[in-house]
Amino acid sequence: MARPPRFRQSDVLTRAMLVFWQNGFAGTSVRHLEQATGLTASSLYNRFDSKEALFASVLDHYIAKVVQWRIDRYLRAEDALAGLRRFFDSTYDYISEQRPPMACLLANTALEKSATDLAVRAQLDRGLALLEDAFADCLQRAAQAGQLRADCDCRRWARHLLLCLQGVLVDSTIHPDHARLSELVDGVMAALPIQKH
Amino acid sequence: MARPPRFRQSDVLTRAMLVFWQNGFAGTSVRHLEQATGLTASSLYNRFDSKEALFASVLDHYIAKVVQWRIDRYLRAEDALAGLRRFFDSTYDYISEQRPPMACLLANTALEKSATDLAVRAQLDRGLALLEDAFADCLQRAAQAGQLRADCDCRRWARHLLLCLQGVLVDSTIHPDHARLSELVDGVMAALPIQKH
DNA sequence: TCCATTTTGTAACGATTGCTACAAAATGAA
DNA sequence: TTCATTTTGTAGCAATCGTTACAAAATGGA
Repeated sequence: MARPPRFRQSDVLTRAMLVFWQNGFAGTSVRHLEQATGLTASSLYNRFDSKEALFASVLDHYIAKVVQWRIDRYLRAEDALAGLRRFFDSTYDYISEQRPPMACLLANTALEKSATDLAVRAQLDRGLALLEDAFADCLQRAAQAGQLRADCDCRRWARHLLLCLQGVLVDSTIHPDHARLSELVDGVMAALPIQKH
Repeated sequence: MARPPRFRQSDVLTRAMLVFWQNGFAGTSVRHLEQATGLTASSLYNRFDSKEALFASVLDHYIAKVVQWRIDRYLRAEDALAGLRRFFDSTYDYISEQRPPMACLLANTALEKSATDLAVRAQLDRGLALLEDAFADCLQRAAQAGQLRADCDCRRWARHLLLCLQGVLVDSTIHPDHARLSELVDGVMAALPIQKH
């Protein structure tokens, strides 16, 4: 019926995602996206309407792939608290001394773009709600397993953890140091209403 | 001896600061800076060598004025914990529903630029160290006043508070809601090792 | 007054920005 | 084969980017 595209949409989004993730929206040029995706500008504009629209698709892609993958990988572990701890520790994989730190596309976008762009803010809200729910589930399971106090308000602590996560991302970008991160996460975990035995 | 400048350097830095604060480094053009400062590009380039150098001066200005002012205003109060609480609450003045949210120039810059630019990262480090020390002093006074447990590790809790502050800034940018912020700060304060009576 | 010095305004530089017009290429249906 | 349809590559659009050359303007010292 029509000429087939040379690339899968998912691959294009992944490659564009990495560029936006490292350089931000304003810091990323269409030329840069061409190089990263291997597509020409005309192909990009054929599939996505604008740089802005591509970014919106990239944000959805990030939530569906990166955020959801990290939730499934860490926050569904049998030992809920251990999984939570590993979730926080694993942020170092994204913010290491080697690569340019890629804290989190949601947090980056929040501080760069959400001020004016309400559609973007709604997307970020959705991504963070996913995380908040996963945290709440995780804490609920920890409470039922006797790791946390039974009267623990999981929803409020989930929001607190979300806050701490975003703080960890900013702090670790300035101090990409594994030992420092580990100590910070110690503090976050210690603040939880642990059940004393 | 020479023609006098029409503007005070401090005023120029303050006006440029507001622009960078709202739009980020990449999102701010020299034309935009001309309009905000009332200077022409030639005057700006006469005093500062480049957009990058101007931004570096703006970062120092932000630390000296905004950060230091907030420390002096809130973290030196007689009732240390109450001052700390008001410090966190006051972040809402910068992230309200009315204006475009201006979370914090340090946090914004961390996620936008510190990845590659090591000189900028050093400046941010200095700014955050100022805050961390102020938090530590504040907690120390709270401990001596019997508000916190005597064995409280003030330095580590100061780092934790710094983390929470950065988290509050990101979260409140996405959710510029006073009630939500207030609840989050409740959580942050409740996590501190309060002295039970 | 003339000079040395710095700031200012005008005008523009080459490069890059996001984006698009247009035709060739590649498919399945007829 | 012919056609309708979509993707691709080439080339380039107007606008804006950070930056600069240059001369006029404004001062204090000589």
